[in-house]
Amino acid sequence: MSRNKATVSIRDVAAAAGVSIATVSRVLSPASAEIRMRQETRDRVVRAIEDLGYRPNDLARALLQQRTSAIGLVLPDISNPYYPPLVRGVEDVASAHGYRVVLCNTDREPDKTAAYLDTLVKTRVDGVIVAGGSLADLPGRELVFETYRTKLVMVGRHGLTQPSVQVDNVAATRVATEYLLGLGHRRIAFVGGPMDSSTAQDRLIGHQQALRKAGVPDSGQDAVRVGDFDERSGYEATRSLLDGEARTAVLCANDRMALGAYAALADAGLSVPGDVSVVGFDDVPMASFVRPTLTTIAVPTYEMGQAAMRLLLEMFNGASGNEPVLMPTRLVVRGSCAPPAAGG
Amino acid sequence: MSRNKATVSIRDVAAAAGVSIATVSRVLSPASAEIRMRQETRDRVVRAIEDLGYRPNDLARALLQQRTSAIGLVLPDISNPYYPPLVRGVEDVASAHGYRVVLCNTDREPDKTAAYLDTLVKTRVDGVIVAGGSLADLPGRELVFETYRTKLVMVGRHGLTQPSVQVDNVAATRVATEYLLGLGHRRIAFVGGPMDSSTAQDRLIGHQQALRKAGVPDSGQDAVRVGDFDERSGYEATRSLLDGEARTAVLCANDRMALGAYAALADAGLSVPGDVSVVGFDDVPMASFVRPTLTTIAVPTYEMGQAAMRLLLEMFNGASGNEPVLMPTRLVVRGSCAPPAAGG
DNA sequence: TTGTAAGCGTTATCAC
DNA sequence: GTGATAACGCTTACAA
Repeated sequence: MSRNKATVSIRDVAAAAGVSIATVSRVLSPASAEIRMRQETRDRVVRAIEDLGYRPNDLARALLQQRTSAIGLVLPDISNPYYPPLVRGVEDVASAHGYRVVLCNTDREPDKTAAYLDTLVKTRVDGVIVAGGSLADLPGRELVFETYRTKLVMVGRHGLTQPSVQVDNVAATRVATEYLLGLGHRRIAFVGGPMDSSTAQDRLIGHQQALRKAGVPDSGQDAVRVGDFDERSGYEATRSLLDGEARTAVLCANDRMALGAYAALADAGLSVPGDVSVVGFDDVPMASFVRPTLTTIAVPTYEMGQAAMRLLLEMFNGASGNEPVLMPTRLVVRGSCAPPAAGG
Repeated sequence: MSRNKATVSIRDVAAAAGVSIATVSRVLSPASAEIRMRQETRDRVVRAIEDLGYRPNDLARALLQQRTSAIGLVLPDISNPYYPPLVRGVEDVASAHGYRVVLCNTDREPDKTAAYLDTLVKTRVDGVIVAGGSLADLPGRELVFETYRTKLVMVGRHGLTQPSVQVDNVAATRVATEYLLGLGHRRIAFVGGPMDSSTAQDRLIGHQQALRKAGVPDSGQDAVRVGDFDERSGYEATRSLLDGEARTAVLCANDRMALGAYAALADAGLSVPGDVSVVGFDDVPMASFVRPTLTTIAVPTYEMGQAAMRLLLEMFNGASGNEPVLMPTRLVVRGSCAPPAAGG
């Protein structure tokens, strides 16, 4: 180990092995095996590397090669149970291909979002995946991304010119609503998400389309509540619905709110699905562990994360990414729905 | 913009503003305000920066300054609901201090762990926070960390020589068990975690200490089941308990398993807390939204994340980190416990 | 007040 | 088969 230097670098290895730094670099090169060099030299170098505990500096390598093998993953809040599987999907594919992921929680705040995006381009990540978030949280970043050749993939939105991985939310709630209609429900409430979320918008649209198509009068705003995707808001939305006209079913824009609805109904002395049927959205792990088990729309979150990262990898290889990747949803029928009680 | 260069660099800005790169660097310097320079020069530079959409390359800066402002966060699996708040705690403090966090999910696999740790030192992160994980997943990394001055903080373990943030798991389950004993329970089952987890070990120890202290015969291995911290294992452990001697209460080593226990008890036609009392551990958000609400031991996960990152920051400033940070737990009494039924 | 140049730790292009 | 050396994009003495 050298005396006055902070850490051990390729120079120290070269000195220890009695070779030049170029030779050390060759041993470390990915194409190392194909490079012809004397076996004894190679051994000396390997030996020195191990003795010194040398680890090549990826910063220097990145600076030279103009690629960092890092990507940014920007999302509203990892504490929302919807995101962890998505994050795993991204990370599993990323690490399998030698990329590391920098996590950025924005809380949907424009300031935080802007700050994170700035950090990401300054650290020259090769790409960024943006999941969730409202429609307008990328204030004029396109130019900078362009300048620094930072590839961008969006997850869970649509109508954008960006490469993206999407879910057909409209079709999903249409199917769920048709299922409830098929059971005989006519007075169906909807607990939606914040209206600045395109996901929330689409889920409401699908619901309303199904009602319209079936000729069931949309009972207007009284049947719709806006939550913010967490348990508490689902609880409160459901309580407030209980004060209005009687409903025999409630369709929630995500599972967390559906679980809140469970609690509100239990507290009101109503049984699920005896008095009220409940449908969720996402199929989080808890959905199969609550009682009654929750009928819900499964979103392949993990696979979406994988798809997003794969799309990014393709773009690194020159693909345009212009073709949006569309992921399927699936109605998972469990125990929280039944035909409406007679006279309901 | 230059012709043959990939992106815009400090040189392009200097050229556009008609100054040297040193001058541009000064404008960008953190101490920029204190640096005396002609206002007109400064304006020209700022102007050029904006025109070109220039973002300084943090790789180059890091290489020179020998610090990356990045840290690694290593944990078993972000999909485990225990971790997201911890991650937020880490990230919120990190980003407030200009650090970014690289997420590493190890699944407790030694290979993945080793690979991630290697990547982290190669990218020269300033520090690493390791949460969860079994006792032996840092095979001889100390040396390399030492070599590259990578600071290390452990979360949720003890008995280590490393700087750490800890919870007194032993005391926590002792308190919980004493609570059940106080309600009159004598036949208490324990659903624990994997025995290679020190956390799981400690939680069992606290439970047994309380039983011993109260002179309640430890009913032996028949009263103890080993799960792996997820809902399914809690479900199965509880089912298997139901086949043995009757129990009036079950203490679970985390909330997810407690929720699994809820499902198993419901499926067996047993009511909570009428027939069986249940206690969890962690106080995840769902704990207050299941019915009955779950009595549990609250772990300040978010605060632990904050504390871990703060400890790391102190170590960057020269602190030894030798004093372990101990975080308090708290029994949160909700609706899942009652005195044992007469004759239970 | 501003410019020149060395150097951070690599890889890649030439020589030898 | 191996060694100099010029980049990569920046910061920071030291000169001017």
